[in-house]
Amino acid sequence: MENYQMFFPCPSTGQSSYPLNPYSTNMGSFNAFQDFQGESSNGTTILGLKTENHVPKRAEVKQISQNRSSFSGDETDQVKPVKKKGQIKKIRKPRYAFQTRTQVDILDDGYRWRKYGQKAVKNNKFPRSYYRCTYQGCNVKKQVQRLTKDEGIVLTTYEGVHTHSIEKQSDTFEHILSQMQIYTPF
DNA sequence: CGTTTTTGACCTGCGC
DNA sequence: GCGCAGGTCAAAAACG
Repeated sequence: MENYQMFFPCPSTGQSSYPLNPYSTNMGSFNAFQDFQGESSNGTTILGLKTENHVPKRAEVKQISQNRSSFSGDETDQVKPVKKKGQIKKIRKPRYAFQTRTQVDILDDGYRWRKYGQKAVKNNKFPRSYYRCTYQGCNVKKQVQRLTKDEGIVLTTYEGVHTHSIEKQSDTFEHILSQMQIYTPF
């Protein structure tokens, strides 16, 4: 169960019920998933999310504090295989994915992000971009990718929880509208 | 000139 | 062990 519920305004009904999710602005129409690693809803994996243990890289042995906002929830949902003796338990932060129908690639969720990578994804003509929250000490990451299947959809995956509040307050109605793509069935 | 983006190299896990 | 795919690093370039 997610101790991390997200509520969003329904673009069609207008029913807004999206109080405390950090991703409250600029939502087009979308769906949210929780850590749908490797889930294939259509034959191909949307995102090949893997579970892994972050290990310090390269010459730099950086101290990576264990910390991380660990969810008092479960990481169980994802370390599916195993549970054997002597296993190194893989700690994996839950990831949350959004499907947003928008023309805009860069969705402004109120946080400041620094791009740290971009990768071509297999079976996808659009690259996936990797961002990290620039707030000091906040290690939230997100990746953004446009679906080949439907170019109108942008898939955003968040990992981690912000340890701070939104610093940018640009939530004027016009601003939100400008980024929102209202979807009509015809 | 400080900050962010770009981009190729590097690392790691996984399947064969 | 090897190759592939995904994820990250970091130096250089671009940007404001």
